[in-house]
Amino acid sequence: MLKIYNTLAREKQTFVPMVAGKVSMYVCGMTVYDFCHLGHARVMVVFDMVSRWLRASGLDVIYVRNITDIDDKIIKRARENGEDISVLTQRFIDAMDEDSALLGVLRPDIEPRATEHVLGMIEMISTLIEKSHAYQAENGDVFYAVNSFQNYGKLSGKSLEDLRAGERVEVDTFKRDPMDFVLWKSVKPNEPSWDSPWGKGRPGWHIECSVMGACHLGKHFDIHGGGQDLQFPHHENEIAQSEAANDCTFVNYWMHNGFVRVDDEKMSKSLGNFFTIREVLKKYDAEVVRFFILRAHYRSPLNYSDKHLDDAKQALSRLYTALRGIDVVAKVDKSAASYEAFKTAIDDDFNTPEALAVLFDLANTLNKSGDLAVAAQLKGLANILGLLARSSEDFMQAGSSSSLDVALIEAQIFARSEAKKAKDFAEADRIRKDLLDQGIILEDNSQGTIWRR
RNA sequence: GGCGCGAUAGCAAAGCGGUUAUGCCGCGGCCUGCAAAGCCGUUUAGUCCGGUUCGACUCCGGAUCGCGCCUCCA
Repeated sequence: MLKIYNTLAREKQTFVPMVAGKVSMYVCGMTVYDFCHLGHARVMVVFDMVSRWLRASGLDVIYVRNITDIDDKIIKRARENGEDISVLTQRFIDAMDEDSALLGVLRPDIEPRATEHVLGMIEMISTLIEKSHAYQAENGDVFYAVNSFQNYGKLSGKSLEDLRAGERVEVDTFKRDPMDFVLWKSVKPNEPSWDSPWGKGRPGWHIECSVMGACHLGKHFDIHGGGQDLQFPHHENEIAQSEAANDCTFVNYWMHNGFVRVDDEKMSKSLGNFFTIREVLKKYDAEVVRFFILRAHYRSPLNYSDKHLDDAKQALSRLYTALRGIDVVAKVDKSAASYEAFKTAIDDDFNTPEALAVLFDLANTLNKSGDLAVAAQLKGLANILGLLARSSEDFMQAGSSSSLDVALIEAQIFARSEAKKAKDFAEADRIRKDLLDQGIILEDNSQGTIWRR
């Protein structure tokens, strides 16, 4: 029985899909004006894991993750680059696809782009105006009237009074209420625009997710996810728009993943303390990064540092080492105690740290017994999390293009084995030390010598 | 200022009202030409103060500290 922590209820709840056996899930994806950083990696990996587990549990999942390809920052960046907006966004969509593929993130079923749904947004805004939930202001912008929606604040736990009293709410003279947010921005010089009943312009940010969610999953669906920072105002506003326009509940379960931090501070574009995925992948294997992400519970903060990545690499190596030299096909035995433990862990609000502990127990059993069924189970369960999909040799010998050539390593190993045969252990040790200094670890076993990085 | 979250051993990170989490690191042993890997053993816990209880790291209250949201952000 899967339980999910529902932000809306502020507690873990038993997950009951609207339609038995089917799950509709929407996750807020990227605004594509730059490379993805580790915070984005976390969202992608976490919800990839969620969708994999739902599927492994026998559910029929439709997973939608949007792409925001029109927005202030995109316009600004394109202008700075002297680049066409569509060229810029496509470039970063391609980069995102590369990054996520390396991280073992499966493609969502649908990846709608905001620019493909402008008509739908115009329709929804019209409906909101008809129902007096929105109005066009004197400057031409269309705003959502926050006080027209009774439940405004139910997701984030904020009240309008508190929000208005907040020191940081900007005063916009065109708004009826300082908390009103923009649905449609009237066109400005040199900006892309679409025709609308309110003149040329472009959509505000929040409306796209309300429209794309409804278009692909229906007006009411099961799960909506995203980073914690989207809880307010983005998701709060999505609820306000959708429920006011459609007169029905928008989403049953809201999931929010925690931040990636650097030195105990949120990693973010505005703080400038972010590491891009591709930057990190120059130094660390992508699977190590995935493992690092899944090693913490998805709602907890996750501190990034080289030390933690090194630690993750060591830990993942232990699993791969257990499987070294064992040629088995991953196969999950659902009658095994390990499966029960694994399932119990993940069913408890996706407790991947505990699920990983099950894998380490299996590795220990495997090391002791060499039991092929245990090896198959280890691979099988890990595969559900998108881990241990490669051969151990692939993992352990994977290196960057700049690292030592394989042929050279093997030549050295041969030279060392000759030295060993001649009982010249000083020379053998010298070669081993020499390789170690270049990051190559040699291990002798009954079959000969194996190496890893 | 308003709202919310967290505080676990050297580091990272879970569960649990009483029984070994797990991984990395350290230490001892086995194994090895020596190592490495592995196996066995082992040292380090639960911010502080109260309360509930036969018993609390685990529940309740308070304090302290840290973090997040309230503005674009995954």
